[in-house]
Amino acid sequence: MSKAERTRQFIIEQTAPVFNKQGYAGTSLNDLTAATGLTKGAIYGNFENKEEVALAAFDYNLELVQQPLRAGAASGSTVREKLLAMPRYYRNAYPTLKLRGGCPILNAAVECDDAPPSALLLRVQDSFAKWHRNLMHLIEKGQATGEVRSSVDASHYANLFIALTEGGILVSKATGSSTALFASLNHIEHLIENELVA
Amino acid sequence: MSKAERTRQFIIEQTAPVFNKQGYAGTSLNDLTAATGLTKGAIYGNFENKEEVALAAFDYNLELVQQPLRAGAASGSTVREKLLAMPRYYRNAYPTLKLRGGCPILNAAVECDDAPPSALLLRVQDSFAKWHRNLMHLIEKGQATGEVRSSVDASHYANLFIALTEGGILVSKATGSSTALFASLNHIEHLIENELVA
DNA sequence: CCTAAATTATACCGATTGGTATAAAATAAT
DNA sequence: ATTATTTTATACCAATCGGTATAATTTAGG
Repeated sequence: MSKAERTRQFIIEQTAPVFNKQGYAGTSLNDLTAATGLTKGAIYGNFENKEEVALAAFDYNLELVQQPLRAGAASGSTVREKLLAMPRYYRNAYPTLKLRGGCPILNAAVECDDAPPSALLLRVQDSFAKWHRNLMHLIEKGQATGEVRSSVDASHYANLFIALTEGGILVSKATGSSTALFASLNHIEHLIENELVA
Repeated sequence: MSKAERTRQFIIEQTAPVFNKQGYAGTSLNDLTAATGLTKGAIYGNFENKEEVALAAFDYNLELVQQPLRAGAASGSTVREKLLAMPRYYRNAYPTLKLRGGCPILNAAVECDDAPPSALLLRVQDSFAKWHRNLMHLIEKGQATGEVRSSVDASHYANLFIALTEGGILVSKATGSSTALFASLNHIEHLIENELVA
């Protein structure tokens, strides 16, 4: 790992929470030098421009959320357990997630959903699409094994789980109370136990 | 209504959608002059600074959403009808809401929930608190009249309705498809009909 | 250790930011 | 219609924006 590669990674890790809190357009080069202790020269020696740092920071922020989510789903043996891993993760990780500025998809979505199509918007759309697909396939897998009722609309429940999670994070971040998020997570678990599993 | 009062209102109406789409910090004075066709002199003759325009624009954007919501709730005679007015409004109004940049509370919340406390954050918190209180009181009123089961947790369902609505708007705006929002709205109606009303 | 190459720091660029002082113009009361 | 007042346009300000050229420094291979 060359010096530049280490510096590049260092810049990403140090600036990622700043981008997530202040927004990608709202974070200035001064913020980047302040967060890293480096100068513009060091940053522009490792990145083409500010947008490239922003995109790398988004990818990093996203991975920080998705990696434990994947691990949680993988740890479960039944579809029920794999589904329940998601609300459980958000319940446990919320304090940490909050410190890092909240859900990176949510933040980036609001920032670029009314702007001309951008690389960031593509990442947001891709993230939502994959999240939805993963949940849907998991539910359908449960239906194939008989663990989940065949009558349920997998896509519909995937949409509900995502909206409840993001809406809960939004309200909890803004109000300063985890109550709203926990209500959503409780309801997701309720739906899994009482409407999905046979 | 003096000339200045008319100009002030004109500035608010013309800039409100711009603020809602680009963000309150992300909207420049150039954007304001472009949206109004006026000059800086006219704007600063009617507002103290950019923040005062932004706050007035937020209030305006908020009223544009809340007024038809209040009207919808008032038009219903039963609590069930009053509750159902909310998802019905969002279903009908979404195309228009989308053109104006989406939910102003959602947008403002994401912009200022990681920044130092501001007048905008106070408005966001106040908006969520009032929304939650209105829904809760409506449900409790239904319980008092026997229209809603006394066993339900009014605050819990208020949280769910808000999270589902905001989460649905977020995903639909970002993906460009109303499917996610409509799934949330359908579920809200399902909860009202099957879990709230006796 | 020495040196060539890669990396980082410094100084600067034009453009844009929010804001202001003042001049021009439009309004409104007499 | 005249005039005092209010309202709007113009020209400018310092500060900051993203970005770059180049110099200083550090890294790494021989």
